[in-house]
Amino acid sequence: MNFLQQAISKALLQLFDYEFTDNQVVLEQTKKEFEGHVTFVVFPFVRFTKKSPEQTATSIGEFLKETCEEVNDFNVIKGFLNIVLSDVYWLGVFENEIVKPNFGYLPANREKVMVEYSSPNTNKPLHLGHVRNNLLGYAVSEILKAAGFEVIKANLVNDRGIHICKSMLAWQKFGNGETPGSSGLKGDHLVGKYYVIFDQHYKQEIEVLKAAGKTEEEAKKQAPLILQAQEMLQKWESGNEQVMALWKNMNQWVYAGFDVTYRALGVNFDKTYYESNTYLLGKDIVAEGLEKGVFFKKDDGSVWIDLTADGLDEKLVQRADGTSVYITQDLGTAQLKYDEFKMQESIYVVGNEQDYHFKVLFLILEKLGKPWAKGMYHLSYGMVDLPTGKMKSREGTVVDADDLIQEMKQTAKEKTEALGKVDNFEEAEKERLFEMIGLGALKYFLLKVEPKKRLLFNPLESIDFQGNTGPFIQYTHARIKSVLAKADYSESTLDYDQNLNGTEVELLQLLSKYPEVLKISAKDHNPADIANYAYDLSKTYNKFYQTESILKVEDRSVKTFRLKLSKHTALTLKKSMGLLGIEMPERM
RNA sequence: GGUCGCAUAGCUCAGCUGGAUAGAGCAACUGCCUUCUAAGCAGUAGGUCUCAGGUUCGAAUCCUGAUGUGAUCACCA
Repeated sequence: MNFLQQAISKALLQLFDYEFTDNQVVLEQTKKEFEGHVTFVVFPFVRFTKKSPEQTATSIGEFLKETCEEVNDFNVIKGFLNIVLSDVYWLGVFENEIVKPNFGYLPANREKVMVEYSSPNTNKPLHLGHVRNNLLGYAVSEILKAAGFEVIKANLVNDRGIHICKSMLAWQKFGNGETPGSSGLKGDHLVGKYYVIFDQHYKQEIEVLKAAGKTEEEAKKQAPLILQAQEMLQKWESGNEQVMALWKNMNQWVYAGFDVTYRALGVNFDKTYYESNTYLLGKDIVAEGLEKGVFFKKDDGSVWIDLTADGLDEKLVQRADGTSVYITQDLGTAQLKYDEFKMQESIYVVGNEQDYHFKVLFLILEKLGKPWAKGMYHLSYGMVDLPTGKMKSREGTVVDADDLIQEMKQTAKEKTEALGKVDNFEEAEKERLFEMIGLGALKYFLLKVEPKKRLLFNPLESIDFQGNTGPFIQYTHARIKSVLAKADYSESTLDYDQNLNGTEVELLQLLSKYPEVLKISAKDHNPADIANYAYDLSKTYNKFYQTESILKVEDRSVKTFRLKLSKHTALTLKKSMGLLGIEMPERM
């Protein structure tokens, strides 16, 4: 559309003697109910043209029609100049842009970005909230890659701390040597089981102490189990061999379990950090901050930063005993990541409950004068809620990731079989298909919504497979593939001299918009843009499919064109959904 | 209470840096499979874009305030 912007600013200059830069000329897509493809709104310009909106629009329209061969016609409604582009123009866009192999990949921009996501705790299995996190992180990474960035996917595993010791202690006391091998339980679920067992026994102990006259608060602090867990944490920190061995062992179970879930979700990482290696980092930064006068020391020896001038609070960065807190560790890890990769941007995919934390973290880095601090970005996403409210592991109201994935596949199987779609499929292809559809439905469901919005998931209603859903888009793809297979179509050049009809142009225009959508999606870190685009494209294609014949068209050149149009619609659908980690079946 | 989000059809969501009569899906109702896959298409019905002010030729969109709702304000992570 660049040529149009240029032509319009030229028109404004020649007709009204007023100079605009090209990017002041904003074009938008003409609404469906009006004739035309592109609309130029002249209202903002009438105070310079000194003509009525209608006159201004009309004379620009005439100018364009005369000077641009791409412009076929125009019409004016109030201050709206609707421009009709020629079929030759649209076919040119098709042959010169859409059909090219690199269509949908923006040129490399030499910028490096790290996306940290997933970042699980090793004391319990992944749930639906983690699923949203993982899918977002993966999708954003893939989108950035397609948009020309070099991307490092990073995972920071929270593998140490009191919560890990709780699982360890409970297993030691009540586990009777249970292993994933002996019980058949998936490793992360097994460890999670003992985390729950810890909590149950701990609660009992609290009740006993309360009955003996302690207050709730005293009881929580004095219960034998919590004391033992704390003791275990100290042993861990001092490198006690037995504790270390237990810790390594149980973490291995968890990692094996996570791997299964990650593989099922189709996510992966280029770099994994472990907090057991990074939790001591940040002490240098504390020293640096003290030296620079950014931090200050209180009488008890604790170190703080005063952020009240920025509308925040005073924040502790190091305890009086010299140990780190969460944010100290994050400061150190941020430095470590930068030293290692020297990236321009560092994205943290973390829930919005930590908005304040990241605001503080980034502000501190800025105050410390880290030049890379401006590249820090918290991709904050809303919680996934159930109709009953928040998911709570202790109350057993979490939607487990592995269960959910299984259920999605099962639902896909039932729906597909009910439709009689797979009667002639091989067993293995069937299984693959159910997996694609089930996960496609789940992923699309979670990604089509803007990240910052909270999400409602009702376990009693299965995720839809019709309408604005993953399976709908997958179906459209399979449908196209079926037509192409029947036609035995392979890529061919066009010798097209017929008039394009409305739906065909609509499709071409939508296809041509894909790189722009990708760009915006990357800039906003918003996979929902891609999801909604893929839906739009599917919907438009289905309309085309329903109204126009493809295989039965007499005219050879028309048939070839429609096949080619179909093929590149399928390719664009596959590309865009691929960015969301959603696979597209050849048939379904 | 302070700070930060969110509020659009019965439900779930779109609505690009302000532009024409606010769009989809689900649910409801009507049509369309002897024709390329009906997980589809076409149509009907459903809205004071939470409310009140302001900026503007023009506001769902920007600003202020109110209401509702959620998160956060730990020497937890």
